[in-house]
Amino acid sequence: MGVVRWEPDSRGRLEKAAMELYGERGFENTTVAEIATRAGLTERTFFRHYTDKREVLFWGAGALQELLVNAVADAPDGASPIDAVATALETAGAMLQQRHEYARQRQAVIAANAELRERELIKLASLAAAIAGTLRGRGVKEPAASLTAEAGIAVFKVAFERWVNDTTGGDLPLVIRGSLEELKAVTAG
Amino acid sequence: MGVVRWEPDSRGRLEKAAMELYGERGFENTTVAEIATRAGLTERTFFRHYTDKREVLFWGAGALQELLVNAVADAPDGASPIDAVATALETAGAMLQQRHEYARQRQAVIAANAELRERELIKLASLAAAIAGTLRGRGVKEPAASLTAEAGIAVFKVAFERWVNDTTGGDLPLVIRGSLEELKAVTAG
DNA sequence: GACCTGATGTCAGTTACTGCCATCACTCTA
DNA sequence: TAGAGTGATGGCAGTAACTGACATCAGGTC
Repeated sequence: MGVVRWEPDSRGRLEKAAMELYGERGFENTTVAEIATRAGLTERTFFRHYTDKREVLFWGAGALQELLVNAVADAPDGASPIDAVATALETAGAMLQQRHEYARQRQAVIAANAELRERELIKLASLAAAIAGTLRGRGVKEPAASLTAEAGIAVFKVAFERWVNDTTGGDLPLVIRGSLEELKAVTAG
Repeated sequence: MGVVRWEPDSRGRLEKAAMELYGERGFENTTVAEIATRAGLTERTFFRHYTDKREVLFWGAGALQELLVNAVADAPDGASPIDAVATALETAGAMLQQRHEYARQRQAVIAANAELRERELIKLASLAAAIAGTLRGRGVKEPAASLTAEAGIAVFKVAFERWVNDTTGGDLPLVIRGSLEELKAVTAG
């Protein structure tokens, strides 16, 4: 028969259903069973695709991390660590730039729930650790590598928050660059 | 009768029991019922004192936050934001300094479990938000306030991690000051 | 055509967490 | 001094997140 056994892209359907339900009635008032049903699947299958109820919103984090790490690794040899990181962040920013509305909705869902914020923070910490590792691979010593990475993530956090709440959808790489300059000004004591 | 109805300090007993069990067999392999039993209480009572299984390790965070906020608020008018934060962090560091061994054990438990690391990160984020708010109260504008606070927390994270894994128990305020200097060097592009 | 594989379903079980009601030493008040 | 709170606890039932074990079955392989 031409009838396929399963609809394709279970992961994507689960993610879409989760975003909708979290947005409509909030993370806490949504059960995994409801998400699975809306996606035409069962609860058990949800947990085969995502390790937990939160992870469904963070599938893209891996790709972002890879992008960032590669961008840092590919920075010219002469670049200072902070500039290597800043340029990488701007590259990632350009990526997110293209889906402002989606980013906005997603961030609203995350901001509304402490558990989701926790998950976001550990993803950012993982990003920082990966960047620090890449910097060490470029010969940067500790604690400079970790501090540069953490500073970069701090800049990104502040810039992203400003950008995502800006309805005019300003230029994210520009906001990132501006935040870095501000950090430099603020630490130049 | 002189016999008291309940032993005093349920909270402290629960915290002690939790630290022991998390340390012995890990966070995941410990049930709340076991913690409560070791403390001579019931599971239900555990959840009256702590909102969840993780929070039992983070009771002190509130006091630390208050200490930091007050220290920032009390900084002399002339102090630059970054110096106000740095001095506050050193004060907090002096506090932790006194319980190096406890801090070490606690950090080992937290580092061994992702859920506990998440909780730690959100406590640090809350710290950063509180510091940023205090800086704004001192007239610092955004995004300088948030960036200064985030940079301060980054410095603290890196310094604390170095100090806590240093068996010689070096001077934490000194490590903090050194990390800040390193951050300044690294951002001075 | 028998066999394997991979994505799914079914089901039972554990455990974190919550709401509701009961208990009872101690305290306050009429 | 009796009786009415109060506050910390226990008991118990219920929800929902997550896990392990086993079954199913379309499609590809040899």
